[in-house]
Amino acid sequence: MDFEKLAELLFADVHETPADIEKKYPPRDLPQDAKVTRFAPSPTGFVHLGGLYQTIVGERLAHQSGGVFYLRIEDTDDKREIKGAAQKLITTLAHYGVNFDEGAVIGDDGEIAYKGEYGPYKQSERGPIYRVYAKDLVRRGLAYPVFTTRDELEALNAVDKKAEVKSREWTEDLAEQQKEEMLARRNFTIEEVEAHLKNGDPFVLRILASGDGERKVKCTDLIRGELELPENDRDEIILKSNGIPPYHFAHAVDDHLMGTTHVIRGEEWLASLPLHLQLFSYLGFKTPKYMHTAQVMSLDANGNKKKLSKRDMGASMDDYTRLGYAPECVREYLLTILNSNYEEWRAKNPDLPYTDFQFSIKKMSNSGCLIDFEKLEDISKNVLSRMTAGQIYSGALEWSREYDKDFASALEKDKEKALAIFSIGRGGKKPRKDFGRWSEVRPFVSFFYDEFFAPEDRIEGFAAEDIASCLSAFAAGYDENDDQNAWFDKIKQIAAQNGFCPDMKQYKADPSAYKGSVADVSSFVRVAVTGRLNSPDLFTVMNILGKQTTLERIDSYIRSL
RNA sequence: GGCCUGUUAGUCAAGCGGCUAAGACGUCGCCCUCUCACGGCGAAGACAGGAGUUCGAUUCUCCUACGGGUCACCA
Repeated sequence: MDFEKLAELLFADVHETPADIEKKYPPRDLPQDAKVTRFAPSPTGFVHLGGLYQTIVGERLAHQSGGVFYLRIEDTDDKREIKGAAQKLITTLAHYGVNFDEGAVIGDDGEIAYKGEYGPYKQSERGPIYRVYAKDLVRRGLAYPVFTTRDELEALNAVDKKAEVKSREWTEDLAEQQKEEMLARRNFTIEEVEAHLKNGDPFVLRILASGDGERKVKCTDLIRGELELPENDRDEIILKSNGIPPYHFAHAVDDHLMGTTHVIRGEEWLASLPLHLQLFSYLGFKTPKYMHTAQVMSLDANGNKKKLSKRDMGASMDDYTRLGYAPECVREYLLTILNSNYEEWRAKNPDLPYTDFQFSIKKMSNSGCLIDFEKLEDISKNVLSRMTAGQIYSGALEWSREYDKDFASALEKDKEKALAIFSIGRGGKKPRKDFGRWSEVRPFVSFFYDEFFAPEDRIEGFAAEDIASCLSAFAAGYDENDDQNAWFDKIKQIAAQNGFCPDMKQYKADPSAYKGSVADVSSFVRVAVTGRLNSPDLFTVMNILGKQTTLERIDSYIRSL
């Protein structure tokens, strides 16, 4: 076969050579150990938790090594592209603190723009580049065309391939048949090609696999170590009939030209690693280092772990936003599952920015983990407890504007009050941890606001007249200028005067001698003022509520007895 | 089904030939305490199973079981 002629026939419009392209993409001028990583999603607008997870790895490795982290849009599947998706993706990631140095960015006009010297960063715009390399492969006898007719192509596009693959029955016969078909495809003549071309028939380009599926190639994965995978023996498609490559070929060409040093991707790609290695070898490219990350899983109906799929709760970052998780919290959680020593580091360095942590590939796990919302909640509480009242205020406000407008306007109406509320038990060595999500803020503070005040608890087990008597005495003696000790001394006095023990130790020694304790008297006041049996420090609560509201509520409670 | 890959408590996870097998979340108990939250102390709870290598296996090898992944003109 005259490959030179074949290449000319197939790619008559391509005049450049790989060498011409290489000149336009010189090696990056970076320090020795600088890593160049990328995030390369298909633009569906959907940011998956797993995507964020990988993105954090790429961002950390690049930035802590003085390298480059860029965004490449993999829009080679025209069926999947959704308008505005790239914008959504970039803003969502930025929300979590993941920012790109290069590649797709949002321009001043809100449209997608591109930054950097190694573009285009959108695969659909790289057609001419791919074709140069494709032609070269044909010329060297390493790739060949397979023609179809327009009708066949249409029929092919009409079937739901994903469903078909999923429901396929894998038998030895099938394998044999696939092999035969592959061999048959390799048999064609120049004359046939010319006829097809004349006829305007579409074709795909396939790589000529040189591997033997029975033999193994050694591969290195930075997370998984040394791997032995079967050699690639499949003539995979490297150019679809629309002239655009599927992932595999685009990956090889792009990551080579863009100087990616570390390819970070999900473990679902592990199986195609031999193909990629073969592609790099055919193309004469130096292979990047590979890191196949473990998947984040969820539990299916049978109690088995399953790759967290799109429809699962917690798969989309929108879920976390809606649920009220602050981005810092989700990121903190992800970091703890990404690097097994992160949590320990955080315990020792509660106040350092996460970027001070030395992210290590060695500390990454290679088995998939279940998303654990209880752990997330705990981490979130810790993160929020370290924030200032002002940060809590703006976080809660921002979330509420979107999901709880009434609460948002209450927060806006009296910022000082809100700050006072959020300051309770904050800032010390042992800060309160009352909420882990913005959505939990309102239930916790609602009693501070008359418009949301809805008593939840009642006092049980005490005589109404005792309660009334204690409350009346408290109301009569309440002085907003008292300090905390004076305030509590008064409660003790009231307790004593009404047959309740003012001292807890004394009370515990002989409970039957009293109607109750100072704790009970406190609870009368607490329930009257907050509508709850549990609340943060009552003294402070009253200060924030003000004398008038405090006394009104006590009065109203007495009348309801 | 072939191939790849994984398996330490309910979850995450240290461990890398010799340990009473860390730690975190969750659960339970106690303490602190005017309630709650915080904090402190403690408890229960794990090396999937079987062979082999070895003086000695959670750790190395093999087999089995069970997960997960992949086998598209999707990424």
